[in-house]
Amino acid sequence: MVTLKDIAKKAGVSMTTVSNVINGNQGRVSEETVERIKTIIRESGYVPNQAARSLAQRESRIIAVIIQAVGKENIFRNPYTAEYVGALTAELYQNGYYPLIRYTDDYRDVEADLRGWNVAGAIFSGTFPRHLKNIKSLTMVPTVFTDCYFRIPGANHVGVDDVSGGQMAAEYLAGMGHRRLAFIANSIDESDVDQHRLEGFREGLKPFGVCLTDESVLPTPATVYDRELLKALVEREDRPSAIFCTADRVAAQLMKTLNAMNISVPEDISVMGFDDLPMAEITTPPLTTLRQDIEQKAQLVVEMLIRHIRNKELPEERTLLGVKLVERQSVKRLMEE
Amino acid sequence: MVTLKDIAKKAGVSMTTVSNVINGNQGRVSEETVERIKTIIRESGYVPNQAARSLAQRESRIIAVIIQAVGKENIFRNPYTAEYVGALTAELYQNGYYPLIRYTDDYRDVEADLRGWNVAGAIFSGTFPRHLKNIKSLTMVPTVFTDCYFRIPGANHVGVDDVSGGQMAAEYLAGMGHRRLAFIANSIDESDVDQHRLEGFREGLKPFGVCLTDESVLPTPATVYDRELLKALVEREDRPSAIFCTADRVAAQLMKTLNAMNISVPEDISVMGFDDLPMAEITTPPLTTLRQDIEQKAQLVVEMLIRHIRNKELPEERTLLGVKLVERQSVKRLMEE
DNA sequence: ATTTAAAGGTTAAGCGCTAAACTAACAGTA
DNA sequence: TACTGTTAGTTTAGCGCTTAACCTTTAAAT
Repeated sequence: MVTLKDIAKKAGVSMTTVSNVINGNQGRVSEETVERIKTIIRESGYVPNQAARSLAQRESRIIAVIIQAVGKENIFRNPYTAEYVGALTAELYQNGYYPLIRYTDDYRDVEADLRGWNVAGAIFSGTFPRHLKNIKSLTMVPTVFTDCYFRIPGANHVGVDDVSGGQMAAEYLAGMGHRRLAFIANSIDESDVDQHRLEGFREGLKPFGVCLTDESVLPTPATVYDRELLKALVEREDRPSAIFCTADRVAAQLMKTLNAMNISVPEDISVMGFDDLPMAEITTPPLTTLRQDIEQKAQLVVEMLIRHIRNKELPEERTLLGVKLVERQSVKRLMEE
Repeated sequence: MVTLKDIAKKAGVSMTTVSNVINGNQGRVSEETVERIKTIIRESGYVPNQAARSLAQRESRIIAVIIQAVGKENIFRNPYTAEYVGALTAELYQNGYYPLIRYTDDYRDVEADLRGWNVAGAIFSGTFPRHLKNIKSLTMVPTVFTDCYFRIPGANHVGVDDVSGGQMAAEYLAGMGHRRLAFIANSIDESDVDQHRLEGFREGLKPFGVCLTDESVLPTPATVYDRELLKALVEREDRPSAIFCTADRVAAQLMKTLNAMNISVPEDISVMGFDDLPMAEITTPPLTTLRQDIEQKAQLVVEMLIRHIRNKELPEERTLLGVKLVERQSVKRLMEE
């Protein structure tokens, strides 16, 4: 195994000089020496030892990616999480960082990981507000929270504009003539993202004089998996003509169950989703949904994080990305009555 | 930041003793001392520094998870990869290891990562045989290859029984009366998994006196995305009555495109997939497919890897897992003519 | 009474790298 | 001439942990 020491010996210089070449410390080494050392490194197949580097610098090239787990479900069975983490991974590698992917339900061991690995920074995804107190101590390194709204002093934030997303859904559905609406959340008691989407949805309905009743706001997707529960929703007196789900996955499952109950989408009931994942195109009918640009979000998150790693004095930042309506065939235009 | 030295001082013992307690070196420390030190560790919130540990041991607690990338596509947009890596991640954490998730198209920088991080082992997924020569040097640590068939001396292997999977598909479709069949691969020129599925498919058709023509074996999913190409397949003289795809994702896309062309599944054409991912349930019609147990596979892979990390002298192992037919509604029974 | 072994430690070297502090040679300048 | 600054390095002291080798004390075996 070839080390920095070996390179230094072969080049007839000190280890510091080699280190400076590797880390691109300009002005400390002559052009000529740089070239000579680089050649030797290349020819000998030298690879710096990350552990030694982390130890000496008190900071590794690792970024913790911390994902809110929900129960025992495989984290990447949620296609949004999968796609987002895939994009983050690519973005991190492109910037010379390594992702440490960590999922957690209770944030108990997360601090130990962050400290143990001397991570350079952390990205949180979808963290539930109720864990806030366990998380505060986790922001000892530059941090970007995503897909959550609570504020931690010094922590940065990237999200999508969920309020206006909800509003767009409301305006679109109401604009198509729908007046009896329902809202199915992913996990509204836990996720403040869902709460913002609902807020926007209600806001958007107001100009149309439409109010959501309490029974029309379902806090979890349990209903879409259970025919009895779903029956209760769609066979009521004031049954909804359109249902807005805060995730494509929930919308897809809803359409599946409705279909199994011989309720046609969009003929009998219209359905809208959120995210515009690839699955939205293969459902029957293709799903009308609100698109968020996951690649763009990942890029923004990584850029922001690296900026804050390089300059620890930077004031905290908050950014919301827009969403776009993608019209497919799961919403029907109602005739004026 | 509290270090092992601090703990030693507080406990009035040497660093070695604390280290022995942490690493569970039995017989070197008295029960009493163990308890005392453990208490101090707990109360002080001490977390061992992984970099220092890796450096001293010349081996980290990191396992490289190396995924075959296909073009520039987000690796986790492939739901199989997502689910598999999610399961591996969970399994690794449960065993005290950390996954380093790496995707690559050309395996160029992979060796540098393995060496740089002193990984304890590596798991490869879906590696294309043409990269074999670049990969040989990567097996300097205990390694498990998954979803590929080529042999590298000393490397372990876990996969699903693709030949019998293909055979089961053939027997099922033929048993349902289908005689004109087509096969759509994920990437048959690259993946030896696809080749085995095709081999099994052909083998399974033999007893029925059915042969696949060259035009009925499509090497990539390009056809399922392109209406013109698909038209050429399904409007031929000997057009297939059933199509077997080597991935659910391809099958789902195929059904979508057929649907858009007003060709009904399974009335006009039957479709089968492979994997049984969650998406197989939400397609219309629900997809008949071959189930592989991804959680079980991940568990087996991690167990095998850890066994080989603990005992480097172990002879190489190879295991194939079975698949199971999951009958849904995408295959129609043909009347005998 | 002497030897041996086990139990329960300690000491010290070193893993591979970085970074602060230092040095030597030289050029420009007041 | 003496001073200052720049360039291109070197020296040295760690970072936090593990591990091989060594050292006592006590108890059992001869």
